[in-house]
Amino acid sequence: MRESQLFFKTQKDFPKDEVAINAQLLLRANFIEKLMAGVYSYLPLGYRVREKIIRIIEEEMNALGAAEILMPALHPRSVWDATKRWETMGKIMYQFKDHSGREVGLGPTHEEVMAVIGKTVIDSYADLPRAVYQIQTKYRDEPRAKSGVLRGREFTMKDLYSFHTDEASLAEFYEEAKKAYTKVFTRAGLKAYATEASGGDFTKEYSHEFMVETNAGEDEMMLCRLCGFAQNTEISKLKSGTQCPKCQSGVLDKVTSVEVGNIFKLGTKFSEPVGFTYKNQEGRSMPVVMGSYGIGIERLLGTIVEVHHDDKGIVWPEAVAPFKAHLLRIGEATPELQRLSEETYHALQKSGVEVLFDDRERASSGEKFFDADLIGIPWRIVVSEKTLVREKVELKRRNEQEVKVITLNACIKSLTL
RNA sequence: CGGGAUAUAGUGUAACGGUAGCACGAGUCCUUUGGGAGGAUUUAGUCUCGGUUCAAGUCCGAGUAUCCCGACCA
Repeated sequence: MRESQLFFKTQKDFPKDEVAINAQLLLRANFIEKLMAGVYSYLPLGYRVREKIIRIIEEEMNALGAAEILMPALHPRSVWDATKRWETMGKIMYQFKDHSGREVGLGPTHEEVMAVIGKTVIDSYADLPRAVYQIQTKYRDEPRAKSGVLRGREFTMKDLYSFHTDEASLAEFYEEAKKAYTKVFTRAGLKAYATEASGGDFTKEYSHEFMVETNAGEDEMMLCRLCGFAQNTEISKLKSGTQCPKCQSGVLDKVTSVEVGNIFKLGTKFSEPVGFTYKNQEGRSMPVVMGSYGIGIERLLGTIVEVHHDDKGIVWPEAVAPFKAHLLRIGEATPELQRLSEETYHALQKSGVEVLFDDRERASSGEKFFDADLIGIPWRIVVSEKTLVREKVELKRRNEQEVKVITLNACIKSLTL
């Protein structure tokens, strides 16, 4: 991709109002654009990161045996009346009437719709267990959108639902889902702790929140730095003291964190009210036992920025970076330098390296370096008069100081290892 | 939804109640080209409504928006 043709523009100044680092950096580097509080557009760079995250999630969900579907964002009131949540979710749900007076709402979550769909697919114990997920836009009339992209009014959620004959089957899947979640976050460059939490609205049983330690967070968890055991602060209050209940030798520290995902055992809470049942082997109708598992895509993206940045800009983990390499043509674009930069660009592309080529004629070298640091692509390749005379290129990692002057072939080799 | 703060050009900032200025950006021309280049020139602004006043960006009231702290969520 040529930077001269990409639809974005970095900003020299920090946005005045924003305090959250993810908002400052993502807005300044123009990954995103704010339309209103908690509602953002994703420009090419942000879009690419978002897509990378989604691909990782899809891979791990598919590996779990879940199939991807897509449910609507617009729901009729009737679906929500079955569980009485039209009323109880009223505060946070965008609800309105269409032109013919029908009451409709934008989905803040999809348990009800899911159960309705489930009814058409699942009839018998032979149809179970099953798992489906979607990556879809949620709408929540948050009383307070905040922290940039961390809490939005419109955001994308991966929501996975599992269906079982009994609690044992659910528990088994739940553990697999927990592992898959850990994989997702690890691949996205985050250390997420599966903390025990109360089930909240959904279930009396415990649930797990996936917490990432960062000051930008709005949650707290109790963390043992020795063994990595983590616990929700509420649960921690009820149970143990400050000693780690797992390794017995560590101490639980209270740390600020962001909840990037959570998993719930729903049981029959949503299946019973809508009559979502299956026939067991004796031919009796039984409510389907459900689990639900969520990840906030943009929150995850924002959290990555909160964790991976320095004073110059973002430092993307390679797996979610908008591009793998950032090629900068530095100095006057003489025919010779043009030749070397184009050659480098094409060679990288041919080798399958995702590369952003800063071929801008009018940007100064300083501007290109600053932008490259701000955008945070993992590998920086520089071609200039200096490298031209030796027929080489410079290779530098965003998170390291060392600059290597090497041949184009050697450069490609280190990028395609 | 309670509490606090802020609102001036695309962005960031000035202006005693009395001529809305500066920097960046953007446009044109020239010179530049290894860490946000220099000169010339052009461009664009007081959140909305009401009030006080000879006069309001500035004072008062209401509204709206944004950010922050709480309560709630991925």
